[in-house]
Amino acid sequence: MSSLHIYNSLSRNKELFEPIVPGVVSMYVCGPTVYGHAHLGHAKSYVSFDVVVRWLRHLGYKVRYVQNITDVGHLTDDADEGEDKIQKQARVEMVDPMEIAQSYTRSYFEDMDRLGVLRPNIAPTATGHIPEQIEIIERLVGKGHAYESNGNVYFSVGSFPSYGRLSGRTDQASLQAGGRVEQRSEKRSPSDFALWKRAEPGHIMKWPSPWGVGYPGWHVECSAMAMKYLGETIDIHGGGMENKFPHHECEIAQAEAATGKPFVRFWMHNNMVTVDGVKMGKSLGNFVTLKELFRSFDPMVIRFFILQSHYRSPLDFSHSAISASQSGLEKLHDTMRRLLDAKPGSGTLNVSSFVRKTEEALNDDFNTPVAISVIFEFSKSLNGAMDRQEGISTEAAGEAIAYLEEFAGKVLGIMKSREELAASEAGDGGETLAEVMSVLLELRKEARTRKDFAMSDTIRDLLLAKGIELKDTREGSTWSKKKG
RNA sequence: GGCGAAGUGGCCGAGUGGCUAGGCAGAGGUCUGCAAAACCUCGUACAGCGGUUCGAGUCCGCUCUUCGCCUCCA
Repeated sequence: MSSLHIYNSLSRNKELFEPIVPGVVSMYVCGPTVYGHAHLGHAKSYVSFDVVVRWLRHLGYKVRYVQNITDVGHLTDDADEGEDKIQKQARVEMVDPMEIAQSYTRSYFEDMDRLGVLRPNIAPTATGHIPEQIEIIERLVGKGHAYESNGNVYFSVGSFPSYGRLSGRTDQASLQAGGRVEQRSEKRSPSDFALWKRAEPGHIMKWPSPWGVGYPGWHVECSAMAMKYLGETIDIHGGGMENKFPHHECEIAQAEAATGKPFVRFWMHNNMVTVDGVKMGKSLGNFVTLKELFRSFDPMVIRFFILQSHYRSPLDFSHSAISASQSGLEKLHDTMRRLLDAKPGSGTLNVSSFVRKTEEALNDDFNTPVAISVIFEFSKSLNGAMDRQEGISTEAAGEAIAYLEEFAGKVLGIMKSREELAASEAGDGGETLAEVMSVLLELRKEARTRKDFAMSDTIRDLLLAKGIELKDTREGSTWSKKKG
C-alpha cells in the first residue's frame, strides 16, 4: 500500500506524512465565527477536513481533532475601525451577544451533524480561554515581541524575521505600499497586529487584563487553544485559503515567538466555494445557507457534491451541478441496495484491486474525486457481474459490501447505512407502506402472469404519479420512493 | 501595485511527459410484454502563440482571460 502524502502549504509540495508521535496525530482546524448560519463554504471546509480525520483514523492513527468556535467578535477590520460583529448581530436581534454566539454554535453543529461531519474531539471557545490568551500575550511582551500602547497590545512584526513565509509575503515594505492596512499612530509599524484591544465604552464582551479592560485580538485565540490542547508543535493545522494571510501568518508568529519552537508541521488550506466564479462569502451576501440547501437536497448529496472536487480546488456552486450529483449518488445507493438483496451466485469479483486504487487516491493528498471515480468504476463492474446469469458468490458479495461500507461509508461518508437504505426505499410511511406495496406488487404480478398488461401498467403509472417508481428485474419487481 | 491560484469535451470535475479519470446530460445497442434500472458502444476535450522533446493537456517563455489574498471571512 502507498503511504500518505499531504500537500503542505508551507513548502508548496506534497510531503510524506508522519506524525511527531508515532501513531498519534494532533490536528487543529480554524472553526467558524458564530454570528450567522453556516453556508456552503463552511460545508466544503469542514467536510474536507472531516475526510482528512476519517482517513487518518482509517490508517490507524489516533487523531485528536481540535476545532475552535470563535465566539468573541472581531472588528470588521484590523485597523481598529468598525464594530464587533457578534455584538452587531446581537443588536440586530436584540439579544445578548452570548445568545448570538450560543444559538449559532448550535445551528452550526446541527448543520454539520446532518452533513455527517464527525464532531471534533475538542471544540474550545475563544471566550472560554481568555486566561490562556493573556498568558501568551504576556510571554510575548516579556520577550520583546509585543508592546502595549494605550491599553492595546500589538505584536511587533519586525521582531519576527520569518513573518510572511507561509503566504510568501515577506516584504513588509511593499505590503504597506499598495495594501489597505491603515497607519495607526498607536502601532509602531503598520503591519503590526493587535493581540489585545482596549474596550471602548459600550463594548459588551470584555475582560480584565494586565493592560486594562478589553478583549483579545482574533489571531491569538487559535495559537492559545491549539497549544493548550495539542502542544507547542502540532502535526496538522487546517483552514481556509483566505486565512493564510494574515490569520495563519499571525498564528505562526505568536506561537513561535512565544515558544521558540516550530508551531505547525503541515499546513493545509482548502479552496473556496464560488458562485458564478466569485467567492461565496458572508461579506458579499452571495451565500446560500445549508439550511436552505437542505430543503431541496439530502445533506448527503451536498457532501457528495463537495467531495467530487478536490479540497484544494475551487468549487462552483449551482443548483444544476448539485442535481447532477444527486443523480450520481442515487445510482451508487441503488447499486448498494441491489447488492444487499442479491441472491447467492457463483461469480467472483476482484475487489482488492479497487481497494488498492481507492487507498492510493486518498493517500495522494486526500484525492476524494479520484476515490469516488474508483467507486463508480467498482459499481459498474459489480452491476455487470450481478447482471450475468451466474450472479456473484456470497463471498464476493460480502467483500463488495465491506468495500462500499468502509470506503464510501465510513471514510467518505457518502453511503447510507443498511437501515437508511431500507428506510429511504420505504419512505416516511415505514412498515405500513411496505406491506401495502407488497400487496400491490402481488396483484400486479398476477396481472402480468395473465398478460393483462393494461392493468399492470395502470398500477405502475398510478404509483409513479404518487412518487413511487417500480422496476421489473429478473428476480421480481422492486419499488422505491422518489424524492419530490 | 505585491503575493498566490486557475483556464480541460454540452455541463460538473480529476489528471500532469507516452497508458480510458469519473459523474450528469445526449446518441446507438443488449435485456424487457412495454417502461425503468443495469450493462455495452460513442463524442476524439485540454485558452492562444512560440519553444524543449522521439513524443506535451502535462515542461519552458510570452499573450489573453478569470479568481483568491493584501480589512472580517471556511
